[in-house]
Amino acid sequence: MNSLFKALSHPVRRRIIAMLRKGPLASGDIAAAFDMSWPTITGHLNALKEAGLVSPEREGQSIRYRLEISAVEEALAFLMDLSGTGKTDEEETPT
Amino acid sequence: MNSLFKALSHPVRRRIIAMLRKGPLASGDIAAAFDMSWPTITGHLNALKEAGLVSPEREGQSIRYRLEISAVEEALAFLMDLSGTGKTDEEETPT
DNA sequence: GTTGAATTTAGGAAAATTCCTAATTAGTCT
DNA sequence: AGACTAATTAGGAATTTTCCTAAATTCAAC
Repeated sequence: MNSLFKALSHPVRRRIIAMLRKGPLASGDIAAAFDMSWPTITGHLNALKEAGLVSPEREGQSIRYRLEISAVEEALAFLMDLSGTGKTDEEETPT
Repeated sequence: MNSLFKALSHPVRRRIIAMLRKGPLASGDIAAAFDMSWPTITGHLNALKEAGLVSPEREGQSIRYRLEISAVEEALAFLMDLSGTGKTDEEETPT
């Protein structure tokens, strides 16, 4: 859970996640979208993988990364608990 | 938005936020709940304030910090957009 | 098996974060 | 005003993060 929010704390990693909404992308395609070296992007992908936010799978000779919605939902659950949006047991006191 | 997720990335800061769910607390009371120096906690509170997650207000001779739900909801909105929970325009293609 | 393309690992420099102690400020209360 | 309390700022050491270049790995395809 710590690695999850840590992963979400970097703008490049959030942007990578946003890119993957539409479907899996190859490591190289992701790297090409940034003004950084490919190894740097690999590092970010590793952080995302460690957090459970993405998972790699081979596609031909490239490796595609897929967004793992369940991890996003885990973060969502934490925040909903904080905001009351997910209700813990409050709000059902009549008057 | 960057400072928001950055603020959420530290376990102590998330725990502070969780403490504030029930209502505002004095800086000193928050500090007392941790095994760290008070100045360190002040630093974390500053990070949270910078992110808009908390706001200070004077109460007698102490200063109470209040959780700002709207900032939590901002993070929530970002994640919902990622997960589809908040839907962008998808899911309305019949069959 | 060798070649070649895609990707990751290694090693290390620069910058940012975290946390401490000591000193200071801000405000309350007599 | 003066003393006392609550909280913050300053300054700095240890650790972690970020990002680079160069080298190694992994497969697919011939």
